[in-house]
Order: sequence, then C-alpha cells, then structure tokens
Amino acid sequence: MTSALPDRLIAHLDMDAFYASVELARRPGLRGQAVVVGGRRSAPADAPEGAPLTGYVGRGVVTTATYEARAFGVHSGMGLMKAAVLAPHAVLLPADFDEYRRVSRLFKAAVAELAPAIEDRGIDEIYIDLSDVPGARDPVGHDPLGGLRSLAQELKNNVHAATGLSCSIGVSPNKLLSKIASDLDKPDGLTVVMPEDIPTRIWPLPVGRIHGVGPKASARLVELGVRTIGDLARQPLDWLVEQFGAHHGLWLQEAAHGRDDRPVVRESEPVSMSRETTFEHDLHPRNDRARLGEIFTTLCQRVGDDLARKGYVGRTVGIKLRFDDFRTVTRDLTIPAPTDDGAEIRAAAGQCLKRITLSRRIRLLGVRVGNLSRPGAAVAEPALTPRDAGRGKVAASARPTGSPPRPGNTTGAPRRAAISDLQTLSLFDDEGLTPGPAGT
DNA sequence: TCTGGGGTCCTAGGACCC
DNA sequence: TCTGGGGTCCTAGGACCC
Repeated sequence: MTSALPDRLIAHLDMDAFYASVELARRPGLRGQAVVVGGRRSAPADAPEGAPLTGYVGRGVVTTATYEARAFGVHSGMGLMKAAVLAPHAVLLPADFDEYRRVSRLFKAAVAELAPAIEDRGIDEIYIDLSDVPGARDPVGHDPLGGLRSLAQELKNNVHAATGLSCSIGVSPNKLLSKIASDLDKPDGLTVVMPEDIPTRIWPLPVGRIHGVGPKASARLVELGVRTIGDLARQPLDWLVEQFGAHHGLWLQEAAHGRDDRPVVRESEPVSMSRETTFEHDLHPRNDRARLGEIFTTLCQRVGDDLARKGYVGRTVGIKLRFDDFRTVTRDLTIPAPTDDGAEIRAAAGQCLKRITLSRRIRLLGVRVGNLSRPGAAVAEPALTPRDAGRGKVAASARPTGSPPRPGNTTGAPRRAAISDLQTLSLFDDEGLTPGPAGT
C-alpha cells in the first residue's frame, strides 16, 4: 500500500505571459512574433498600435514579454530602451489593464466552477485548495495521484475554454511548494510535487526560487556559500538564526524543507491604496513648482476617488518622493478621522511634504492612504485625547526648536539651505493648512 | 536619458500608558 | 532618584511580490 495523500492538496495556477497572451488573443496576426507589453498608456493616440520597439525613447519598462521576445533576453521589469537594443524588431503594445482585468475575472470564474476555494494573488495567479474537491484523491489505475492530475488538467481545460489562454499549474501539499512547482514546466505546465520529490525536484534549484527570497537575500546566501535550496536545507538552524535572526532564520529552514502551513485565504481586506507617477523628465522643486503642485493635487484626488469607489476611508496619509539619484523617501501622518476626501488627503499630504528637504530634482511623486476602514464601521474613534493632540502637533509642526537632531531621522526642521526651496514651493502652503510654527 | 505602478509585510525606535 | 517590563500607536525605510 502506498502512503496516503497529504492532508492538504494545494494548487498554484499562473497564467502564461498573461498580458502578452491577452494581446495575442485579440491580434492573432502577431502570433509567433516577439511581442512586448509595456510603456506608458499616455501615448496611445500618436503611437500606432504595435509599433516596433526599435528606437524607443522614454522611461517605460517591460511589463510582459512573449516567450519569443524572452529568447532575446528581454524580461519584465527591464527598461524599454534596453529591450529595444536587445530586440529592435519586437512589437511594442501599450498595456490595457481594463482588458486584462476582464480576462482575469474570466479565468478565475472558470476555476471556481470546479474548485471554489481560491486565493487571489493578483491579476494573473491564484492558489486553489483542492483538498476537498471531489475526485482529487481518487487513484487512477495504480497511480494514487491520478485523480489529482486529471483534476488539474480539467482546471487548465476550463481556463482555456473560457479565455483561449494557457496556464501552468503546480500541485503539492502547500502554497510554497506549489508556487515553485507551477514554474517548473512553464508554459502550459502541470507539475505535481509530493514530499518525497523534494530532494530531486526542489533541492537542486537556486535559493531565489523560494517565494520570499529576493535578490538581497539570495546574494547574501550565495556569499555565504549557500546556492541551492538543498544547500539551505543542510544548514543548521543555529547558524541560520545567527545569520538571519530568529524569525527569518527559522522560516528559511522550513522553506528549504518544503514546509509551509499557511492557509488558502479566500477573502482579505485592503491595507492601503496609493497612486504614484514617474515623470517623463525629472522636475525641479522650484522651477517646476506649479506643475508639481497640479500633479500632487491630482494624485490626492485620484486616491480619494479610488477609496470612495471601493467604499473605504483611511486615517494615515503618506507621500513618496523619488529623487533623480533614485533615493526614495516617505513621510506619513495619521489624522484624527478617516477620510476619502481628496482635499483632506491633499491637506495631510501637504503637511507630509513640508517635512522633506527638497534638494534635488524629483523623479517620482506618490500619495498613499492606509489604516483603512469602512466608512460605516464605527471604530469608536475616541474624541481626540490629549495624547493624540500632542502627537499630531509634533508631527505636523516638525520638532520643537532646540530638540536634538537624531541621526537617521529627518523629521526635524529642514536645514536652512533647503528652506528656501521648500518655501518657494508654495505647493505646501496652500489648501488651508494650519499655519504651524512656520515662522519660528 | 538605466530602473513602472500598486501592493504587503517586517523591523526598529520613540512616545506614551500602566 | 533610578530602574524596568509589557503593550499600543506612530513613523521611516526596506525587502519583496505581481
């Protein structure tokens, strides 16, 4: 008698080159060609559909590339200008997120017909709990995994019937292994990984294939002589904890052994909503002040609209700036009552902006609202306690003069040189902000 | 003319309360 | 006067993911 199937059977389904495949589905003429989706959608008018990539100028990045384009070394996240050098003949299509969202709903609905326990992981991938799906545990002939495999194949068939697109599925006892498995045979793959397969299928892979081990952690591990997941599995826990801390060290060891008990989460609430934009050309805080002000206000308005449309309000307003040297800073401020109002968001964001020293050109500006709740749901907001008031004041007014500067903390009053820029940028001084101690 | 946009989670320090 | 621990909230930055 072979060993029983694991308690849980989890699938990870990943659409193959999703955006590009959606485009090809409605432009069959492009099939077989190197196609790249990306760039700004702000230029659909003048750019003819499917202009060749050659000579591309601008700050866009590749969102998705077909496998034909990938053969030239093009991959997502790559700057389009670089992609144009590698594959000048590739066809560039602007991203059409409305269409991708539409097709996304189709494939998820097609899966839900067979297996309703779905965790949404974005526009093109999901986890599916197959543990209790009828047939999943039925052997076929002498193959104990036969039922599981045919169920996975059925899911693929359903997705294809609904969308015309292919996907890759990994099935295993948990999310971690399934995520790795779905990538093992892309595109159009179907890979089952059971615990006994871990040494042969998982351990030879580089550590970076673990979901959660990114470029930084990979580089550190490799530096320490740990290249593969098998290498990682061989390290004593003590050593991992010493190198990565108790939490991360333990997690790395569990991951290397393919252990993961995270559930498939069917519903979740958003934590924050944001809008940001990278300018076509870096903007000068003083010379481009008016333009910056407009963009800033628009971003606030858009976040407010997003919140309202989805039925949320938020208490923590934050901004993000990226300078021309790619340095990124954030500031945030928690206000007494949650809001979805663009003007209120603008006022709080303006307070945040006052606390940043603007000494360089600006590349990106973003606005975020977090601490979300539903407007009706009374969070029993306590009437502004002295403590809250005190906090608000400290945050909004920078620090009382004379407070010691803190290393690594830029919350303090901006230095003199910066103040001129800052104040010329009257961006920050409008919108009915409380005057604050600006004069001191 | 390197490097988008929308997210989540974690860490770490300080304020403040008990 | 000094020491001190637990807990929550707030803020800044960074890693990571799709």
